[in-house]
Amino acid sequence: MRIEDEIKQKTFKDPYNKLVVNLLYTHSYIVSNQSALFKPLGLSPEQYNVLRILRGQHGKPITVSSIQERMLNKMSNASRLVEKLKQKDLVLREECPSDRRQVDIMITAKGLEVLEELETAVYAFNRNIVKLTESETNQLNELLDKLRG
Amino acid sequence: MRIEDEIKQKTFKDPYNKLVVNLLYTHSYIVSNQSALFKPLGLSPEQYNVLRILRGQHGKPITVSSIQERMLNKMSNASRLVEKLKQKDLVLREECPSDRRQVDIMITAKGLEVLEELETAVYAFNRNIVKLTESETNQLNELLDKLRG
DNA sequence: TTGTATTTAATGTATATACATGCAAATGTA
DNA sequence: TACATTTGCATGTATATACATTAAATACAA
Repeated sequence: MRIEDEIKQKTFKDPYNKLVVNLLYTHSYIVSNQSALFKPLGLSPEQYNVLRILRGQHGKPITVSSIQERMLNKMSNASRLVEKLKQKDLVLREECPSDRRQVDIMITAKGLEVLEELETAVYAFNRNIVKLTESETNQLNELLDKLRG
Repeated sequence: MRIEDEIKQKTFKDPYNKLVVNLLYTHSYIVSNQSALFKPLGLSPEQYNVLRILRGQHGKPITVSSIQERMLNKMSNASRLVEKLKQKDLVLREECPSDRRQVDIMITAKGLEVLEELETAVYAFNRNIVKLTESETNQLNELLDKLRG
């Protein structure tokens, strides 16, 4: 459905302005559907994302600031997200020996389990929420990459 | 820059999963840059959006629930947003005569002023944040519309 | 070395959001 | 009419987020 009809706005200043609105709206479409997915396991989407970052380390610890850099939402607070995950025993946190300012974070076995439990559902959700062919999806990925410059 | 490099993730399950991540990431790219724009005037992006919805009514009042329907972020609370705008004298709120459950909302002259003040900056921001040609931008708009089905 | 600046993470605080609940008005039904 | 249901909005509450500040460790320059 055209964004103009979705939000009942007849015209936009130009395609660029329309695009920003379209992106914000499409984001909302995705995240509002996502909530049903994450809620049962008591994780937020961004907590799930941090677990994925940690698993991608394959056992190698990573600092809080490196997690922050890789997070999808740059504004959210890696330190507090890690604290939430630690409370659920999904991550370990220990002082970095080479630099005592830093804190090494690692995913636990339980964290890996929760991640796997969620992952199949997330994959299926992502597949279904996007009503595009594979070729269109590839095209969209390329345009988004280019958009950010 | 490729999303893989931005978040240092080598591969994705499939293009659809990559796309959802790419959308979340691109959203964050936009909104984190947006904050500098809105902060000086003490409005949030969603408050700005509500003012635009109200102006689009051309004097015709609109109810809180109709505002909610048109908002970009379906999860946020129109009632509280309107209250914030009212505190700044940017909107009027009065009981709907035909149905006393409903509340008619209208933008004030001051609201229109603030909107115009912001708008030029928002247009320029949107134009600059999107590093695409006009033709690519149109293409991206179409793909996003199709994505949502 | 000493003092200053920078980096890293945690925390304080105000606001925003998600979600549930409450309440009043309207609607539907017997 | 009486009474249950639905609708529209406001609000309570817990959590999340944005942004600033703090505290500790390190780097760096005089």
